Amino acid sequence: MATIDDVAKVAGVSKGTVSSVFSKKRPISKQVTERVLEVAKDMGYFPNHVARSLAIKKTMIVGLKMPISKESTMSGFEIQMINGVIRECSKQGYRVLLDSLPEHDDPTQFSIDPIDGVIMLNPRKHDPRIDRYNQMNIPLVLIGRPDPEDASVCYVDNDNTNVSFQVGEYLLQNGHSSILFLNAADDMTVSTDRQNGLYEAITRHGKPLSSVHVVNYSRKHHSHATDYGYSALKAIYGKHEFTAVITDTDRVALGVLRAARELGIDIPGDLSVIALSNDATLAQEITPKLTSVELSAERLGAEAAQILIQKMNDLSVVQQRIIEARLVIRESCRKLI
Amino acid sequence: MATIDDVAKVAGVSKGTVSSVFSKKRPISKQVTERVLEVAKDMGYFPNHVARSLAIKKTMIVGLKMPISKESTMSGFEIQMINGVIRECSKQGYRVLLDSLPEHDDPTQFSIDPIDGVIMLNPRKHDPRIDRYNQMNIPLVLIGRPDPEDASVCYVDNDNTNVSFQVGEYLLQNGHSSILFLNAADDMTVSTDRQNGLYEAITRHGKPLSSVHVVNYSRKHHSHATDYGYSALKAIYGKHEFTAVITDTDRVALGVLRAARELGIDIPGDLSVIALSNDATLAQEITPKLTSVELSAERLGAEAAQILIQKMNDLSVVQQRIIEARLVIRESCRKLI
DNA sequence: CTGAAAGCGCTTACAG
DNA sequence: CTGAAAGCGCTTACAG
Repeated sequence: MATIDDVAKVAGVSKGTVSSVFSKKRPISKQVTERVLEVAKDMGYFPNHVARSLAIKKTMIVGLKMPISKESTMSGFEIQMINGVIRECSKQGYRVLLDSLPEHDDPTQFSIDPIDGVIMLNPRKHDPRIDRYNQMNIPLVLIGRPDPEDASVCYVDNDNTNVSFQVGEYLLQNGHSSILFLNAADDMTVSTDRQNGLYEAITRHGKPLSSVHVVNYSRKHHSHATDYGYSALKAIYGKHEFTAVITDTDRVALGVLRAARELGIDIPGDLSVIALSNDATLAQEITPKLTSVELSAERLGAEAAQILIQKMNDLSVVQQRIIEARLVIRESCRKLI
Repeated sequence: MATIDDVAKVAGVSKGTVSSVFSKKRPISKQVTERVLEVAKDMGYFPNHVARSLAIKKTMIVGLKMPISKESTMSGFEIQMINGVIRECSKQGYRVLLDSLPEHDDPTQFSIDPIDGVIMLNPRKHDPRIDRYNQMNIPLVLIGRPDPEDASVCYVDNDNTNVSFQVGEYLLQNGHSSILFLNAADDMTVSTDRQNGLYEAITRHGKPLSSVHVVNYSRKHHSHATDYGYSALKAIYGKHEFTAVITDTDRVALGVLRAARELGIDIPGDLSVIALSNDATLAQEITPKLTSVELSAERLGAEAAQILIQKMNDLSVVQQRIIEARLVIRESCRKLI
């Protein structure tokens, strides 16, 4: 590959001039510009991004720290979020680096990514990576709330407690007083939030907490989301009594529906289903159409990117945004009263 | 951020030594190693990836050139492919840079990405980017066949012609002799391949090409895949006669199913549906379960990454792999004879 | 086992 | 409007 030096030499100018032609950071006469551009084209010269990054100390790349999942593939929620991140970053001229490399303990192996900032999905409780990014002085925005709460870290999140509170309210008002909750994995802050929200709704209605039977997703026991819904319902139905099931995602609901079909359970006749989900398209295409919560995953991603880009330009920026989620009533839930 | 120089100074060694402690490329005595590591930790030093990349002329990053789609979000096929790419790259220590920046005409704006190689999804006909990467000396692997054929470019692909040939055969053997084909957009090589395959099956059975009515997806007319299936069936049903419909993807089939429900068409009683698809999970959860083609999108992605990594280590590598696809018979198709 | 120094390919004050 | 030179933070022969 031709370098800026080669071009400068052939065009008979200094490399500062070649640099300026490409960066347009200082004016270069029309003649020189044209000559340089022509030579560059002839030689197949393209500015080297890495060298440029080193010189200006910016890469124009945003890192996206994915949850560490070796086997499982991305969920619909994650995908939409990523779409949002990509869209916003592209719009502002940033590239996106997917960081899905496993965590290393060896400090020797821990090299800093070539990024100007990072968006981290689904932080865990007391996530050590938050401190590490701070220490490295890399602007960080979380998608999902930090736990414990920390007023200095940027994040966007749904109000998950409120989401499940609303769902609980809705079910209780419709006469469902025993509920199966197929929640997410228990090491995620979102799981706790949701469980609390649901409990709150139940308590308000003067029902015992035992009205809800909570199950958590486990990577060990379930190969994927749909399988989770399918095998959980099959395992539990008959053992516990419930008239409604709340699922982690629409995919889980899909599994529940299949198990119900096989068990001869009519939905929503015998059992109501609500998905804490996101994929509006899918929910609408399923029969019966799925009553579900619209989480606006794509907006979460886009707004996280927005905040991050702001913060990269002004380190003092701190923003914490709650994206509204809303319950969309469709056909998979019925009134008992 | 502390630099290698700072650490060297404080630890009282040369920066070459610090470098060696981290890269392990030459042996450093235990005492020195420990001292350097301790100082580094105290100072919060992490090797700068960009500077390192410039020095060794490698970034350990693989670029993933996405199709240029401003509005639409990634399809299930793309997502699985990306999953495959990420998985394989992670395994081999590579990061993945999503390149979804719009193409620029301005040569001045065209900077080379900080990548060691690139995987490009869905090349278009006579795709100019192929030459450009060659010119830049960046190893390239396509997912999808180059058109025109070029023995020097690496790619992985399904045998799309054969896939639709098989689907055509299957339908014809089951007595379907008029078919609606909701194909992909017409500027993609895959569309042409599929159409040819289907035509071949029809010709072999001595039927006229008019037995199949081909529609192409259009970004203008359809907001997304499901909508495409939905509105296409609604628009065409009754105007043309057909007993079976082949859809581009499972999402399109979902739209067809919804339209059918609204039109009072029983599937597969009145109309058979086959999806040229990928998402096995989804296909199995839909009622009726979808007869579909398993394209192994994830494998496509993983093998593309594998080939690319080989090629990055040995530029002379040229591989063209066809990933087998197979028709999975489920419930959405019936025999007419 | 360790150090001094050149080099990777850019950018950017500084000077004219 | 343009050039010369230092600097970005690493790696790597070369020498000892």
